[in-house]
Amino acid sequence: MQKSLENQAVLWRLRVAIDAPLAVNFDYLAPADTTPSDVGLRVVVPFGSGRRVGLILAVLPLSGDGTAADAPAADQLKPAESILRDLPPMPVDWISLCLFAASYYQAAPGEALLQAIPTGLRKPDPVKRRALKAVSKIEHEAPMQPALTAGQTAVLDDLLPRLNGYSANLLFGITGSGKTEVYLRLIEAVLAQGKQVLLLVPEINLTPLLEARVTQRFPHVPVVSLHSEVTEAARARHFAAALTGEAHIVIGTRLAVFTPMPKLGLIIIDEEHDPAYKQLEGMRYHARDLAVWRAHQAGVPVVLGSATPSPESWANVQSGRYQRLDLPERAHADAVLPAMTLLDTRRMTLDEGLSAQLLEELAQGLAAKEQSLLFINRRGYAPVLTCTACGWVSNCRRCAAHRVVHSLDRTLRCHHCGDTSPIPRQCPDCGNADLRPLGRGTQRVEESLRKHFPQARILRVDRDVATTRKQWEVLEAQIRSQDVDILVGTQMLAKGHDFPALTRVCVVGADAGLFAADWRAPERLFAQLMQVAGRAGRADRPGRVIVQTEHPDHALYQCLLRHDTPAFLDLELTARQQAGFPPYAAQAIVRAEAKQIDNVLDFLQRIRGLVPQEQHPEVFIYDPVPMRMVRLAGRERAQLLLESPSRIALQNFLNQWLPMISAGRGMTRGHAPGGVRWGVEVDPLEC
DNA sequence: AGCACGCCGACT
DNA sequence: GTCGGCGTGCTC
Repeated sequence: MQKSLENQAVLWRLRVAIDAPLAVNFDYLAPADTTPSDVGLRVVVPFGSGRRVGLILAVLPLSGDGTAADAPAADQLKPAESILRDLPPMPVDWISLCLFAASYYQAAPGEALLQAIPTGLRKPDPVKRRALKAVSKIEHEAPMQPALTAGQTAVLDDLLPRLNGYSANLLFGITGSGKTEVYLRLIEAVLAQGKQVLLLVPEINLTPLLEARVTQRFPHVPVVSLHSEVTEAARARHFAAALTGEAHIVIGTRLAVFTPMPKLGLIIIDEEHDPAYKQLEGMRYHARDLAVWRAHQAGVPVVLGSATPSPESWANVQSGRYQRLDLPERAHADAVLPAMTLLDTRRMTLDEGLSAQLLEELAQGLAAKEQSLLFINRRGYAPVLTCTACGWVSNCRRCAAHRVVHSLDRTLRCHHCGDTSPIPRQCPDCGNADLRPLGRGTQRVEESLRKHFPQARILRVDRDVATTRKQWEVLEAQIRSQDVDILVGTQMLAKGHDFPALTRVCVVGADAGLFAADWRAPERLFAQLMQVAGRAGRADRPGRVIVQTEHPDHALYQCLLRHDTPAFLDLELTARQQAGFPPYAAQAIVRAEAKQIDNVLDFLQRIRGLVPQEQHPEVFIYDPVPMRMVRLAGRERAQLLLESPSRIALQNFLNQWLPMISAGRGMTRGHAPGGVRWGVEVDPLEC
């Protein structure tokens, strides 16, 4: 064949990363049009029985010197099919970011590189690709810039002169202190330099507010968004626009930290403490941590904004790695902090979990025609159904959890695996008809409030009534138009927008977060309470926050009373230091599951002994233990926790140990005898 | 991860 | 007699 004779002009081999959990890259004969500057381009290659899109990591001489000893000989290589030239190559710093993520989080290089590329750009035969441009621009006049507060001015005076180099900055400002305005001024300055801005947000579906403010402020600037609600096709277009430099602002959730941006000038991470920045599937990365690494590598500033910073970031301020910038006052001069009250319920008789004082508070709100919010972070009617005669409880068949009573459709539902069935008329074990719901969730509180305040307009907001963004927008409009007197809701309401008429926030059931098995529960509770408290009171009307508790002396509540976030964070860090928890130790965790817990524990015990303890004195491996929720969706789970005072020592150990567990195979995930599936997570948020 | 090959159970 | 279970091994 004439064609293949021509192709013998190939001079190069392509080293290609493939989207598979394999530690190695694959070499191919380069097509005739290959040049050494094709590194970073996508390439269609034959792989196994099929075809894949891979990424060119290196263009090497076909045989000889530069090639690693274990690389296949030239005559063993298959020819690559074609190099895709519809986009510019991925920048080298983008490749470094992905490879760093892969090595740090113990994933395969190909896995990290290709998960960062939208699936639309990973198909060997693209469905007729529309011109990869078209960044939507809404042309309107830029609004007047609001005057800056003294605090905002001070922060900007500090930051603006430092835009041309790396610095990590924790922007610590209470709700309503005007962090967004600071972001906007920084963005403006970076855009003026002709550079791109990456703005990360935790979950865009409930916080489109920030995106709206950015597009409004910069009506003539191409802005692009990247998150799960953006369609596949649009995601590919937006990604391409960032890569070509056409998009000047990229707004996105955690996955957007991997957006290629050749002219990156600034990274902003809003609500940096939010656990949504942690990816929990595939490569389990933390977008905030990667963003800081990326900023460092790119030599640009990173701004981490929060009213309740993560203890990790707080520790980085204390060690001098991050610079702390405070926004101390509320942006509206007349707005005051809400008055916090703790309601000690130890000596009180409660009606459906609600104290008389709390009901009185809601009655006052009604009388004043102001909105109130009752916050209870538990959905459903009651967390469990029990039999009064024999002690039967509504356990899930597939999980180590109770099934929750839902009153609307009269079902028992497992919140972990989704298993649902009608509420039984009588006890499945003894036939007794007296079944009793224990505890309470939003539905039960809503029901009891309707009894107490039959004339009030009560609206419940939780994931059961606001499943989609559309549904939420309808509810939100209802709240804002003041068609609602009392809101009952979960943390869903804590985020969201401003509700101007809302003056009272009542919290019930918060104590559960104080003594939870998860030692990060208190910090999440504190952030949640601060956030929900921030909903109360606006410009002219002062807010009131009432927290029902049986532990009014608890340090967390005492800090909350004083709006003293720094004190709370200092306490948390002291406790962590004493316990030897992160960030004063590095952790990794191996989780495994199978049908039988014994197989899982055996597997973990075996891999634990793979390297004798005396060979890794700096890394301590705990005993394998069943997970807190042993059974999930019919599979039994256990875990192995690894801890080290040194992050490097832990990394070195993992690099030696993981390949031993299953040589040559996938690193992050694997299979073992007995139907065991396992995976590693570095810097776990739950353990 | 896919996917192929490969050797042991209950069904048309 | 076959469809199919998932164990093991490979992908330049």
